[in-house]
Amino acid sequence: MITFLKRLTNKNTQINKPVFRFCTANPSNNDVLGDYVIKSKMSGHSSENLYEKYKNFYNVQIEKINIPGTTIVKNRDQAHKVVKILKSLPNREHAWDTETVDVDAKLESPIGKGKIICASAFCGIDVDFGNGPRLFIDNFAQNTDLILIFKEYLEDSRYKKIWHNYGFDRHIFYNHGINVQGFGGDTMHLARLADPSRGPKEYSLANVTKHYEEEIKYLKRSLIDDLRKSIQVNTQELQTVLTALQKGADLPHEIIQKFQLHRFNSRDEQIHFINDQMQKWLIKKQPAYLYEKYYLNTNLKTNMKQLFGKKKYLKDGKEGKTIEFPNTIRMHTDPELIEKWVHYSCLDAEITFFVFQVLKDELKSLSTNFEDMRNMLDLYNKYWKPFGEILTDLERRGFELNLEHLDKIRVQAENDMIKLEKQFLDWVCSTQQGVEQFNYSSAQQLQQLFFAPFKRKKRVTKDKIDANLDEKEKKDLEGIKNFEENSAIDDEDDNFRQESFNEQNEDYDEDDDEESPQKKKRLFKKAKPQEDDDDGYLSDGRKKSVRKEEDDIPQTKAFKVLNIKGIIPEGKKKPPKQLDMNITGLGLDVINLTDSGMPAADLPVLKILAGNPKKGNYGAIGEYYKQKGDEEMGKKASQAIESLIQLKQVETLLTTFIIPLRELADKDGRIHCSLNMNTETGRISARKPNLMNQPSHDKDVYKIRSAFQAGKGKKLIVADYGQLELRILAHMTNCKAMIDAFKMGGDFHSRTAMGMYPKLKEEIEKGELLLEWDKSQGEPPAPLLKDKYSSERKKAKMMNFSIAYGKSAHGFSKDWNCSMKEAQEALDAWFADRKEVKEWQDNTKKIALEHGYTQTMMGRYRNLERLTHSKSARHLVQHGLRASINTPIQGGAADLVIAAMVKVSKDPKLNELGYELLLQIHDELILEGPEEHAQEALARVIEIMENPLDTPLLLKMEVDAKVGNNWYECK
DNA sequence: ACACTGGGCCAC
DNA sequence: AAACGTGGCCCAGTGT
Repeated sequence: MITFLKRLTNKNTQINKPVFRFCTANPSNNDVLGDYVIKSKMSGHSSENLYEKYKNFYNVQIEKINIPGTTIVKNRDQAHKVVKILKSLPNREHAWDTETVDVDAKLESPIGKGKIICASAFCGIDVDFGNGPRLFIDNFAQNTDLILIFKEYLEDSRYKKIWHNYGFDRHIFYNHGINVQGFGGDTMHLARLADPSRGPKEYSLANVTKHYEEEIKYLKRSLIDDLRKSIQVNTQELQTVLTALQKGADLPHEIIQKFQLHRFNSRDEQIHFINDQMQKWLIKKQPAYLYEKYYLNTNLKTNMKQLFGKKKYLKDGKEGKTIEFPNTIRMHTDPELIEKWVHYSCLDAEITFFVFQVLKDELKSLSTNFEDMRNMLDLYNKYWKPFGEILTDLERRGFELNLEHLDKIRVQAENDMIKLEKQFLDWVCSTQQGVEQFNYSSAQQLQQLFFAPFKRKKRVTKDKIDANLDEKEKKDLEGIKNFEENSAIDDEDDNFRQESFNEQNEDYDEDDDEESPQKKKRLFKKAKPQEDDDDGYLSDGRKKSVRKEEDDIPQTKAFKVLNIKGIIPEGKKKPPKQLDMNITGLGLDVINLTDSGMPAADLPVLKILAGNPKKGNYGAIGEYYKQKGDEEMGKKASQAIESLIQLKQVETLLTTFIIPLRELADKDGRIHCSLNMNTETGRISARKPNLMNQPSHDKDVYKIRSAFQAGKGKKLIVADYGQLELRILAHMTNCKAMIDAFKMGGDFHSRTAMGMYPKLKEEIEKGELLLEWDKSQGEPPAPLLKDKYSSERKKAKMMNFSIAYGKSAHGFSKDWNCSMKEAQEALDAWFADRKEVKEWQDNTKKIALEHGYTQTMMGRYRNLERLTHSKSARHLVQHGLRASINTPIQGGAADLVIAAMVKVSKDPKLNELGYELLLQIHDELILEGPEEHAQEALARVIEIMENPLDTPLLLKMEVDAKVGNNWYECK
């Protein structure tokens, strides 16, 4: 428990903690900077409410600032004028963005926390808000809540607002009492739809902009040119303008517009002169002119780092690596920063506007013929756009938690840990001296204890390897590799590669047919500069490592531990904070290796070590001590490891589920996660906290799921699809055997087993074996398949689940501890009556290899070029091939559930009954609504989920749904 | 004190 | 080199 408590107080904070200054608080004073130096942690969990705190201050900088082409709303009058202009533009998209205070987006939800410090909007280069097309709205200090003047407009669905990461801004607006309506699109989602495979960090506004830089530049230029072309200027008008100018009169808008866009090429000196004069005069009048003059060629990237980042200085005066940012209040009030700040803020909205237009074109070029859709833009409008808004609804709604229950199980779990830790540590201490502070949470210490001494393979980061490659090597890697040499191991893969090689060299540039695969291939803009073999990223966005040289680990190794007893070593006066703890390894046979070549000490390994002490099986550790002639110690060790296994499980439940749930719940006890469309297959993911990986029924020993409850007087409906992905597979492959099996109903896995083993089929045909039996009809007249051949059924079930993931004979042989031949036979048996699946898989892989993409059921594309490109390393190609057959299934299921959610959320009957969606977990929907309408709503939910699409699939979608008071009950 | 990496584990 | 796909997150250890 000591180590556990120590860890709780030693959490990584990940918070930037800048010191900031605020300008004068008194409008009558001079704008002296630094009158107030406020030290603030700006932590997300800070109780300080800076927005409220400064509402009586006066930000002189906002009053002073004046930027050509940028309309800065500094007071109520200007706000009303701008609203009027916004409302005069109902037929175009309005791009919006906000900057915020009092919320740390990395750590916490913007729901109920965080305020707008300023907002910006952009509706096109031809819109003049008073001082140009860029719009910046102050909402801080003297202008606190100025944004409320825009409330009516923002809540009016006639005006379509577009965003980059809508959810965040929508929640922040809601914190001001503004419920934004008229969702016009989210460029983050558009970019994902266009190409979901660019890497986890490539969908920030800055990176999306960079990706489409050329297109955006072209678009901006052509917008200006179009305006110019539409305007003809004659000499008479020119004279009128000149005269008017000399008199200093205001000219009609139309006339001004003509002149500000016209280029007086080489008419004569006078015209040039007039034009110059006029431009000087017009500079404050014309949005597009201003836009062209000041912003057309500005840097497109909206990178915070470039604008505001400063390298932190170390104590010795050298530049450090970490980059610091001033906080938003500082940037909003500092005379040296505010211009850049306004520019940055406006650029976000502006670039969102342009990126949106470019992405619309991009999506139009990606075709599909699913349902009535023609391309990805249709798909976006029909499904992804409404779904994007639904996700923000779910985030806002949250899920009610039973906090008392969480507190109760937290105490239970902590007490269990104390007991289990003692049981384990007692044994560890009996193996050697001085290991009282052994940390069971440390994989390294466990490795050391059980397996040292051993040889490990040292990992080196990819960066370092790249740096070590000399130029020649790099060139070699970039060059075209020999096909034979680089081809895959499997014969089938060899065939694919050979074919793709041939086709790529034939007629590549000829085909202009829209539907031709060659055309499609070119639809993906090349992502990052192609690396030689790897994208270099882990699934969570972190840099990958690569194996390299070997390295020995000694039998005894030191680990640092806290000096809790305050021991003073010889020759020292003060107790050091840390001491060395030596762990001497037992030298057990290594059971499994980690990715980096270290001996693994994970659950399967520990289970092998422990055996099953309750049944008298003392596992590998028992065997180890037996050979040393100490059977008693073997028993103790086995029991200790058994405790360790439980201990680790309890620890996981406590630290990843119970404690974070409690801490992230809002003041009303509801938990709001963030739901993201950020996967390569089109599934969603959840964060802060991840509500999609809560322990399932059998692992949920503390009943964590029962803490997710319906509100007072309400019920939950939990509805999930049965074998959704297998049904999608059956549909997409048009596999007769699978479709029939699903049509017959009953236990699908038993049916699979029957198809795999002729012997079982025979018995069933003879009536000696039953596929299933309704127990209410009494005892079955013959044995059931799932009882008599449970191991066959188990195998069939495992294969059903893993084959869609692309699992190979090698994987099965490892899992089942059997020979490759046996595993291959099982695989062949599975495919025996499912030839269509095999054909489809082969064909899909072929397309992936040839053209570098795969498509989901709805026609969504996943770009696999990085993996299947001929330059890619073999293991990456194989990964790409598995992904190519998995994505249509997983992504197709995601498509279908999205369709179901869109239907559910706008269903008039469910709305009337008061039932609302709370959460989606891939194939499961959770709704909440009034108790009295539960059954009616249940039936309706099932009805919708079974028929989510306009055109039905080849087989029925089966839905299992339950009503209950909490998530645990609804199993 | 913070950022990053490796190991491990939860879900579908 | 890897052998089952898609995610998020917690902890320890180490480098800066």
